[in-house]
This record gives sequence, C-alpha cells and structure tokens, in this order.
Amino acid sequence: MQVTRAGEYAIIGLLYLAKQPADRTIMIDEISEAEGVPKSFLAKIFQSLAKGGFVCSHRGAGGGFGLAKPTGEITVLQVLQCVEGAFALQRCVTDDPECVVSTTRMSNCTLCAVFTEAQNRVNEVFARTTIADLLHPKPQVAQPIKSAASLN
Amino acid sequence: MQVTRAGEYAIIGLLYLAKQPADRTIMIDEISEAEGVPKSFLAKIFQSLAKGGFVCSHRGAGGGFGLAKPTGEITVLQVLQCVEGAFALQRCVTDDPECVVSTTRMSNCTLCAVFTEAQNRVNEVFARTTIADLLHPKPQVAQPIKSAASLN
DNA sequence: ATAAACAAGACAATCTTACTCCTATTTGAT
DNA sequence: ATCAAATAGGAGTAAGATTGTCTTGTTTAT
Repeated sequence: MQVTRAGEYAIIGLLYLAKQPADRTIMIDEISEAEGVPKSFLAKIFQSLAKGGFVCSHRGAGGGFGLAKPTGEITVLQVLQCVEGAFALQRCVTDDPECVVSTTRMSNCTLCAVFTEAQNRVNEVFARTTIADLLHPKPQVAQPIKSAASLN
Repeated sequence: MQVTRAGEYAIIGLLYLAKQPADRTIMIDEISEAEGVPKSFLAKIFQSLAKGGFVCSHRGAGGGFGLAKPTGEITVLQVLQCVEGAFALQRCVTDDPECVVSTTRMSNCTLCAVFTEAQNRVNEVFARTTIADLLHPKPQVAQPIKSAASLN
C-alpha cells in the first residue's frame, strides 16, 4: 500500500468542504487555491469522490461540489480505497494470482500472513477514523504516537 | 510504505539460508534457482544484507553467504528497512520537510497523526515477527486474519 | 596462475505517480 | 437561443521508482 498524493488531496478536499457552510456549493478552483493543491488533479480526484458518493457535484454556472454524507459517516479507509483503488501493502495481500510468494512458494504462506496482518492493522486505523475525527481531533487520536524509529 | 520485490526477496533469501545446515556456505546461484528469484537482483540485495550484518559473505572460490545471527534475532522490520531504506506509508510519517500536509496546512496535523499511527501499527507487526517465526509458524501469527474487505 | 565467487557501480526497461490538456456536456443567466 | 461557467471524461506526458542486467573489479581456494 501507499498513500499517494491522490489520497492525501482527496481527504484535504473533503476536509475543506466540511469546514464550509453545509448549503454552499464549492468550486474546484476555490479548494485548489485555498489548499494549495493542483487544480486539474483535484478535479480528477473529485470525479472519483462523486462516483463514490462522497460528494455531490453540480455542473454548469454556479455549480461545484458539496458533501453527500455527514462527516462522521465518511472514513479515511473508504476515501483512500475510492481514489486509489484497493491499496495493498504487498501483492500477497490482494488476490493477485501473480504473487510470487504465494504461488511459487507455499499455498499457506507465513510471510503473506504477516503482510496481511499488517495490512489489517492499517485498515483498522483508517476504518475507525472519519472526516469528523480529523476536524475535531480527540486526544487519543493525536496523542499516542510512538516513534517508528524506536521500534527498531 | 510499500513492500517491494527487494524486501520480499530479501526475506525469502534469509529463509532459504535458515533452512540449510548452519555451517554451509550458500551461493547466490543456489538461492536464486531454488527460490525462483532473479540472480543479479538477489546478489544486489544480499550486498545490502551483508552490509546490514544479517548475513556474512565469503568471497572467492567456495564462497557464498551464511546467516550472521540467530533467526530469532532478525526481525522482518529490520530486514525491510535494510533493503528498502526507511519505508513510510506517507510523507508525513518521515521527517520530510517537503510534506505538503504538514507544512502548508497545520503544524499539528491530525491527518499526519493518523498516517503515523497506521505506520506504527505496521511497524509493530513487522518488529515482533522474526525469521524464526516465519520458519516455525505459530497459530497466532497465521490465524487471525480478518478480511480487509470486511472493514469497509 | 586460475577459476570461482562476491562487490560495486553504471545502465536500461517498465511501471507508477502526479500531473496537464482538450473536448464534451450540463446548467444558469441574459 | 445563446453564452459563459462549471464539471465529466479521456488522452497524453514528464519525472521518478522499481526491477532488473551487465561489466569490471576484487578476493580466495586450489
């Protein structure tokens, strides 16, 4: 898996929408300028978000985007999967029949199992975090960041 | 972060060494053929593993590689960091001063915090899993794989 | 001395990322 | 009806990462 710019911009865009009055219709141009995100790219990303049902779009003059759901019902995992496709830490984790580890080595691969477990941990974090959580940070989300380096 | 072929091959290579008699010196050619991994690429990867102190290399005729540590003292995290460099789920997680999220938005970024938390979960899994664990799978490692899809 | 084996670095093909651009299509206002 | 504003969709592209290969050393056992 990798959280690319697309996923990052998607969440930033949704957060921007969430901070506006609910009835406002907001143009890509405004979000792009306000958040310093490339306009054309953001437009592409918002196409995905619209298809995914996270935002509703209004074309034509006076058009733009608005949130399609309450912020508490949009999880980070859903957004990332929407704009980046199914994202996996490693090939084993997906159903990819080309996975070298699983196909050429062992059908019951312990290495694949470890990758899958790690992937599940990531998914758990992203699945329990909503846009609302990012707007109104709670201590337990922001606080307990053990340094990755300390795990060496 | 992404677990690339390099990381995958490194672990596969170490597992192969671990399965051999401890006193044997094993050539890249043998590992490559046995495990179906490209030879030149594996040689490059083993250079890193040697520098990282995971294997010891012996040059010249009759040379090859052997494990430099007990399998229980080599964690997946260490190996991945050795061959892939510091691997991060997202730019925020590293100290990259170019991170768009943290620099242009908020110094105390909740989104970065979520990425970092997810990264820490991954690191925990990889840090507690050793080569020995992969050789002798215990139920709690192989078993509790909740489907990633079910977390949607 | 020679052949076997790793060490190191340059090089290359392919893929992914991170975009842009152009042409619709929709819509509100005149 | 027409025009301008806005998204929709698809094609295209430059840079960088991945996944290797190749060549030229250097070490070492015989």
